[in-house]
Amino acid sequence: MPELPEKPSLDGLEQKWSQRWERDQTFAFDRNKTREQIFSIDTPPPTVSGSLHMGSVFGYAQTDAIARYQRMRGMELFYPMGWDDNGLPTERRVQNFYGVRCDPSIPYDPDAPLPKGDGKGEQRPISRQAFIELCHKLTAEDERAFEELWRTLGLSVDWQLTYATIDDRSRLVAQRMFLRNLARGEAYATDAPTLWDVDFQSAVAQAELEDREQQAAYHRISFHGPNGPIFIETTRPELIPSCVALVANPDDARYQPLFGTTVRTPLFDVEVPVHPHALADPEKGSGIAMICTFGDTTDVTWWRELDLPVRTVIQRDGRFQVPQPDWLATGPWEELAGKTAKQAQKRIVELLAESGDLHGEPRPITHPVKFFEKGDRPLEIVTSRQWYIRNGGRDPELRAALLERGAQLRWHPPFMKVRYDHWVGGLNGDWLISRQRFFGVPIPVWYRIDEHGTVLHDEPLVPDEMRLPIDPSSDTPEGFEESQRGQPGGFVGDPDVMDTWATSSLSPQIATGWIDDPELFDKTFPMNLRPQGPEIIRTWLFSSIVRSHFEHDALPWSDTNINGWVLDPDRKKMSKSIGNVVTPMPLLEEFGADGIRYWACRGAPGTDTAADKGVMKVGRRLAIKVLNVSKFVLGLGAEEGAEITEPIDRAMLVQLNAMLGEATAAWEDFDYTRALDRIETFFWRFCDDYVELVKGRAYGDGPGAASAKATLATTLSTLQRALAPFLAFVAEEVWSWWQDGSIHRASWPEPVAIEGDPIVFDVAADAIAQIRKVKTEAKVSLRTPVERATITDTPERVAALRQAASDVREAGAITELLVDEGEPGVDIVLAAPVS
RNA sequence: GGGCGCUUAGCUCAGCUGGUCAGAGCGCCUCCCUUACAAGGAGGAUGCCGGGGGUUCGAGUCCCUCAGCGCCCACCA
Repeated sequence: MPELPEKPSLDGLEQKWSQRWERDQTFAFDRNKTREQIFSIDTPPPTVSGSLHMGSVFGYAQTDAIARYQRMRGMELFYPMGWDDNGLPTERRVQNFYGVRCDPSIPYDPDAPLPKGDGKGEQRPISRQAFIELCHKLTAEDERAFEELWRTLGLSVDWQLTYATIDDRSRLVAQRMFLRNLARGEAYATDAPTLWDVDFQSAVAQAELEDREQQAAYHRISFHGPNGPIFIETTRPELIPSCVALVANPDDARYQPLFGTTVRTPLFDVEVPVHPHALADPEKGSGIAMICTFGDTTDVTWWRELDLPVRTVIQRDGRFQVPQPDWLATGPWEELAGKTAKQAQKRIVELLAESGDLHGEPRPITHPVKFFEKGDRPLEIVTSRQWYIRNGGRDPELRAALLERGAQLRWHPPFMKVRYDHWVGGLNGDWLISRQRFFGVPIPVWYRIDEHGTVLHDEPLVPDEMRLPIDPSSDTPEGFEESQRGQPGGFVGDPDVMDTWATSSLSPQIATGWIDDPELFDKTFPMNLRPQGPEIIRTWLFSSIVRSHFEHDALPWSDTNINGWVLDPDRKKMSKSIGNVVTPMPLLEEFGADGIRYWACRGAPGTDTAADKGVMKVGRRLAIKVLNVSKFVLGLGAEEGAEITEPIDRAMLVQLNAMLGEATAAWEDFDYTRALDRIETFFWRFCDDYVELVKGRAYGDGPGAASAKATLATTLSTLQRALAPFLAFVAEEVWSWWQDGSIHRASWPEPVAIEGDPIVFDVAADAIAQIRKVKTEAKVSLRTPVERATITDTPERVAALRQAASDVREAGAITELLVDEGEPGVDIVLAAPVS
């Protein structure tokens, strides 16, 4: 007889078992297993910037359920955890947390005291090195807090297998892969107009853009043609100094006479040509537009295709340059110099009104404007030298190959693939990976400086692969001395870092030891599963496929599971700005990890799910029921081994087999939601009906007792294991009462070898339900004896019920049970109430 | 402007290939201290399955269309 607790409880199970799992290394990866035995998961490295929210908990709990199922069905799990501590979110958090900002011109002083963490007031400038040290310090603290939360939630990752996207291995992999891409021509640098955030002062990539609806106004402005004014409508009159041409549709009869002629800009009187171009929309504004360098991405297209000059006036800080541009011989430049775009617009509109070139009142509109997704001001476009990786945006063959990769991937749910197809199909340029920031993986190249002091960007100096990772701002290229840095005839390091996606797109290679552990890599790559959120299909998922396609000519994983969005209880999207974000820790404390895991696993892949406490409560109750029924069944002396003789016991096991078949099939399709539904429903039927029906027989020492005990034991064992991927803690607890070893290393239940008529259980359950109903309606205790119960039903059901008559009689406290064929019905005569 | 998803009892959701598919849980109402569980248990009420058209002998289930919500995308004149 196993030792059972007097009063089982969920309290403390998280701590108890997470410590035990750590002590026993229950989830340690065994690298001696063969490739076929290993299931590898490309865990999303959460952004280490602040706190985890319910959306993270949601996705990670689902993945963990999948991991635990795979482990039980015999797979060895390669289940690492990464931290994405690289990049802008960390920089921003450090700035706010410590009240500092990075100023690379300040020399590093290793003895300088660390700033206090109040983050109030003016941001104090510190050196780049000191800034990076603070990034490491802060992320280390966050990572500890994150790990604590994940352990409480019960993620069965192998905590030996952690990585961070800024650590040595990640930098090594990112730089090595970059150099491979460079050598094969997949990475290149070029001077080009680039979307630019004036606050962060960094280029941003297409994948980091978002459109925001903004208030603006059409200003009707006259250009001066030889035969009178030409009216254009623009939302950005301040860019008139940048105007390089006008453009109209080639079919637009109104403007055809102007093509090939020139007009003069208002205020500055600069001569600009008028060109036809198909992209000009006759319906928009006045049908003729000014091309500026650069007001928007259409300007870039026109500029490139019409071969126009560059006349930039907005600097990288978003302000108009101070020196008067040489193409502006006349005009009120001093009125605009040094102003922000917004200030300049205000002034130039006044000037246009004074000169008579503004016609009518500005007409307010709202229109979409491109922003950096983490930025606060509209993006400008500046020309700068940047690094790119080819992604099919400018190459139809590569694009087709990457679309084919997407088709090879198994998507859960399948409809998410459409997002990938649309994104890849709609790319309009290569992937910009360089960032003018500090806390990231440096671009690992240098440039020669010729004897005149000119930097030779076209011939980057690359390090030997064996030297990686390097930092070109402190490491020296082969054949040079550090003293030659920045000198004529010397060298200079590339100042940029890679975008964080350029590193995290390599999470499969980082996690599996692509460079430093080839044996592990062979066994774990390509990986089995990439779980992630839908919003980063265009970034993380796509860029991972790009990198793997180039280097390995393969997908990085066979399957991807895209989780849904977590909505607040009112079905609104949770967001920090609305202030309706629910934090996980209080909920974990209120409902237990199993309650939260249950809630998460009720959310189907790709389906938005409300953070509903009601569902978490149901999960908690389920966990409590597992405790109680396990205690009771084991207390009855449940024991496997005896022959299953009773028809109702056989019926129970036949139904158990059927449920198990459905649940297992669902699991094999990553459909954890359906698996949970089937298992949970069956579990309650087992508790409410089967246990009630047979407990009397099991208590006794009659001939059927052993059969009941064996059936109870088999079913309990099966259900405990079937629930273990979801209710990881309580399943482990009840398993420990009567079994050796962790339930999470036990085998996924197999169907029992048994035959029988499943109806026997159904009719018996129906019969006691009827009897319970009569008693409840008579408002008497369920213990009230039944003097006589007459049950009539179809011949088939009557025959089945007769096989379970003794259990029904005992469970219903029935003195005389009559079963006959006839119209389905019951007639119950209750015993006189005991007064 | 385009795409994808969702819309089923007050709430959260199942309903997979059209024919016991009108369901579950929560909440609500009634009852029961039954020696596994009162942080229980038993029973009950509740829905023109978003609107409108089709297809079919038959439609939450397929087609068209409209509406609302969410997400993703879109060249900002």
